[in-house]
Amino acid sequence: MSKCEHCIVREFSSLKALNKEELLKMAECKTSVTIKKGDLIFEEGENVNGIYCIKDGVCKLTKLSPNGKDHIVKLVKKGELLGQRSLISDEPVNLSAFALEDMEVCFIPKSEILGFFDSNNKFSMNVMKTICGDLKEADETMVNLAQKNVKERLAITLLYLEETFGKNEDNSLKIQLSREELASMIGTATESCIRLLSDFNKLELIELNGKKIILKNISKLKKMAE
Amino acid sequence: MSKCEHCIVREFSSLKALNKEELLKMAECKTSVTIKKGDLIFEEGENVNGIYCIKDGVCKLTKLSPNGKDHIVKLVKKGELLGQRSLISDEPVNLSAFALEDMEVCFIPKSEILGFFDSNNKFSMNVMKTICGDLKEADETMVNLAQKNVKERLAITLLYLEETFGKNEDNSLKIQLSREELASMIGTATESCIRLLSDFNKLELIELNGKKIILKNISKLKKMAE
DNA sequence: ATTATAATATGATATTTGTCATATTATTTA
DNA sequence: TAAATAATATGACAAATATCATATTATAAT
Repeated sequence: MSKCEHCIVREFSSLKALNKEELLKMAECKTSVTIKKGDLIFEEGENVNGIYCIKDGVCKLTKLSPNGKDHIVKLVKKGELLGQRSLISDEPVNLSAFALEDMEVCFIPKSEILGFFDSNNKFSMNVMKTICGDLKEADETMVNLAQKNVKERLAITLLYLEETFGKNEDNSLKIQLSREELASMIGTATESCIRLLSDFNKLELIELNGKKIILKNISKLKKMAE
Repeated sequence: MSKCEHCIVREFSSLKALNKEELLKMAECKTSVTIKKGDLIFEEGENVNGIYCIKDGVCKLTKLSPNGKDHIVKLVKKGELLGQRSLISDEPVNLSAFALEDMEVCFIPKSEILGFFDSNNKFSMNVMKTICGDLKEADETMVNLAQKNVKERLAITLLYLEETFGKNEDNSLKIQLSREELASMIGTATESCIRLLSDFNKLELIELNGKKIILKNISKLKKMAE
C-alpha cells in the first residue's frame, strides 16, 4: 500500500490541508484502484460511500436526460476529487463518472472524510471553496448554454480543452474526445458538432487530422467565443 | 434593532445552527434594510462584505452575457441567504441581485460569519449542504438547457414557479414575472416566450389573465416537461 | 488480411427559434 | 384625464439547428 504522505497529487486538492497523522490514518483505510478507459466509476443514483482522489487520468461526469441522451456536465482530472457533493449532502450521486483515459484513483471511505470535516477546519474550508468554484463554473456554463449559439459554444469548449488539459508536441489537444462527446459537452447534435468542426477547419481556425484537433488561430477563436 | 433570537425566518436557513449567544452577537452587528421592488441589492463584480438574510420578499440572481442580455440564474426567497459563495471563495460576487418584490433583508458582516465558520461546525455543514444543493440544481438546469427545447423548458419553469412560490386564491402564480424575465429564466427570446404562453393558453394548459398566469392542467404540463 | 462494426463526414430537408415590424393593451407620468 | 411610455401580442420571415439518409473512413474482431 502506497503512502499518502508521499503522494504528490494530494497537494492539488483539498487534501493538502491534512497533517502527517491524518495522512497516515488515511493511507491505512484507502484503496487504490485502476480503471480502464471507458469504464464506469459510479453511476447516477448510486450510493458512493466515500470520495475518489484522482491520481492519474481524466473522467467525464454525465447526467442522463429523460430523452435518453447523456450530457457531459464536467471533466475531472488528476489531482481533483470525485464525490464530494454527494458525501456532504448525504445523498446518492447525481452524476455518473466514466473514465476517458486509463485512470488510477484512490478511494477514501466516507467515515474517514467526515472525521476530517470535524477535526480539520482548513480541510473543510478547502472543500467548500472547491464546491463554490464548481458552482461559479456551473453558473457560467448555464448562461453560455442559454445565450450563446452552438458555434460560440464550440469555440469556448475548444479553448477550454486546450487551456485545461494542454497540448501534445504536435500542438494537438491532449484530451481525446469523440465527436459525440464533444457534442454532448456543448449541448448539440453530433452531426452539428461535426459540421461546425469542418467549418472551423475550412476557416483555418483549427486543423483536423483524424481524431486529432489542433487549434491554429487562438485569437480568432477567442473573438468567436465572445 | 430587532432580535435575531426571535426571528422565525432564521429557522429556515443555515443560521438555525446558531446558539443563543451567537444570535445575540449577530443581532448587535447586523443591519436591517428595506429594498423596493426592482432595486439592485448587489451587482456582479462588486465586493459584498457579508451575507444577506432574506426576511421577506423574493429576488432574482442574474448574470450578464457579453451580448448584453441578462440571464436569470436563480430566484431566492424568504428564509434563504445571499452571498454565501462569494464570502467563502473570498471573491467578488459573480451574480447581480435585484428585488422582484418589496423586500426586507438583514445584512450580516463577513467577519461575523467567518467567526461562526470557525466556532460552529453545524453551521459550516449547513452552509456546505446549501451550496451542494445549489450545485445539484445548477447541474439539472444545465442539462435542461442543453437537451430540452423551449416548450419543454417553459413547462418545467411554470411548474417550478407554482411549486416553489405557491399560488393565490384565484389559483394564479404568486410570483409575478414579466414575460421578459420568464424568457430570461428559460433562455429564449421574449417573443418566443410570449408566443408559447399563448399556445399553452389555446391548448388550455394554462390560463392567461393580464399578468396573471394560472396553471390549469398540471398533469399535461408535467408530461410536456419530460 | 478480411470482414464487421463504429466513427466521422456531408447532403437534403424539416423543425425550431430568433428577429424585425407592427398592433394592441396596460401602466405611468404630466 | 390625456398623453407618453412600456409591456404584451401576433404576423412574416430569416437563421440556426435537428433529423434522416447515405457515403466514407477508421477501428476492432475474427
